Amino acid sequence: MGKVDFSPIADTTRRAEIVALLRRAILTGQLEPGQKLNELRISEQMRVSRAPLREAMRELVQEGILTSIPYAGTFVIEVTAKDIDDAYSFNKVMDELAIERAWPLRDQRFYDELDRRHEAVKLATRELDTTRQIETALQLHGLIYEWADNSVLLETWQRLTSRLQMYFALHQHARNEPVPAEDVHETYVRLLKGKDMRAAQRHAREHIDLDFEELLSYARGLEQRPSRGA
Amino acid sequence: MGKVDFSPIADTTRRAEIVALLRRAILTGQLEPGQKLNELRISEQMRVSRAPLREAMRELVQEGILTSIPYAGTFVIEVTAKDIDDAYSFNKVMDELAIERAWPLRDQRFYDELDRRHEAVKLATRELDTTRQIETALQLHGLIYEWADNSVLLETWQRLTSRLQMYFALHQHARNEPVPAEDVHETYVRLLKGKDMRAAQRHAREHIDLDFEELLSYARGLEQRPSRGA
DNA sequence: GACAAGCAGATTGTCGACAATCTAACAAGA
DNA sequence: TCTTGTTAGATTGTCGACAATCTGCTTGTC
Repeated sequence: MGKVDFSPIADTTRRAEIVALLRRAILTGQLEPGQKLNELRISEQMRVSRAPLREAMRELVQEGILTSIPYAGTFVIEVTAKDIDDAYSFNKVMDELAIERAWPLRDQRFYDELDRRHEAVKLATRELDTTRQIETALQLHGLIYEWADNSVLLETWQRLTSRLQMYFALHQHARNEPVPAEDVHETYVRLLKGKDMRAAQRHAREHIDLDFEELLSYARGLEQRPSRGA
Repeated sequence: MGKVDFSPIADTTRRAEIVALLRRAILTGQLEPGQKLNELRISEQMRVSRAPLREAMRELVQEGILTSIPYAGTFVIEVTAKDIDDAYSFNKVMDELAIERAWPLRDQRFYDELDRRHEAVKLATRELDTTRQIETALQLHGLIYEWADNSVLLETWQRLTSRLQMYFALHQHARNEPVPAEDVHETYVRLLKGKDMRAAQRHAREHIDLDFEELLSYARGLEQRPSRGA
């Protein structure tokens, strides 16, 4: 028999597709923080009944990017400076852990995948596709979590990723200028291939801090302004 | 005007109550790992239509204690030794982080709350209410997370708690013997009130390891046996 | 007896309609 | 003018029925 390993076939429920659509809309900033999601309107736009839409919304509420108030509505989460601070502060510690766990498990497949994802970021950067750039950068970053061989750690990272992506998208959207062309991940990738684990951890921490300061100042600005309604 | 601060009134949707009911059933082991949840049967038992039940199930799927396969059904998650290992290994690192963050924020209210929750555990222990004992012990443990002033850290803990509670319940259910009468949390509470942070962290780590070994051996046993169907 | 096709029953996914609740505007009274 | 009661409209929550899919059994063929 052939040694083909088939990937699982796609979810064929409307619910799953709705989740993907909504998540994308939120993470790319098409749906703004605080905005209310009108069930009837969205279900009509998607040509879907409210049942699967509502189920999809429940999932995203649990995922942490929507929030629901009974009989009032479901809203995109607000973003405060403290939320961003909390997420990044937490992320830094998780990163150290992930690097520590993944470190002894690095192999050729790891290095190959590292390069592959690095290339994906560079491609998105060249094409000036900011959304894709954020997405690929997070995927590059997530490799250490996938390699750390801890399901809970990985799951926690994936949850956090949603919000990080949203924060970055907001940021990009706000400053609205072309993305830095230079390759900021060069050092990160090189250190992950090297022999000094502490150095890799240190860089991950400092590298994150870099973008972080910019994001924070943006978020602080946000808090002055009133939130947008429906 | 009076200075009463009213707490938010309870969720009055069926969905919220169903979530609570199902979660309780799972975390106490009434619903066993791998077991299928028949929507029609459950909705009839609860005198509720399938719509809110299904929405509740989506929430619990995202919470990580149910798993769903399209057109096949929704099941209580299986518990493997690695799952437990991952959860505890992750929990240990999180504990150190939480203690570190909460440490400088300890105040009288913290100590009072610590005592209050400690008392709750002791009460449940005296009354031989194993379910409540697990619940209160986790709440005692969770105080450092609530005090760490990081929303992401707290949220991650709360998610993890569900599964920890499930693991413990399974364990208790399996060995089926009266709970240890002595107070295993005495030292933990004392150290959290003291001045040596490192000692508190060390104890948290070692204390967890204690129960952990027992749980693991139980989980390894589970894996031999076939999973129960519906 | 082994195997594939097809059928029946059960279960999940989706739909459209109704009930419960909220919001905002307006009117009435102190 | 401020507060309170009322009402209409819109929106969310829930329901019962139908469609799509899966599973296991039966049947027929070799």
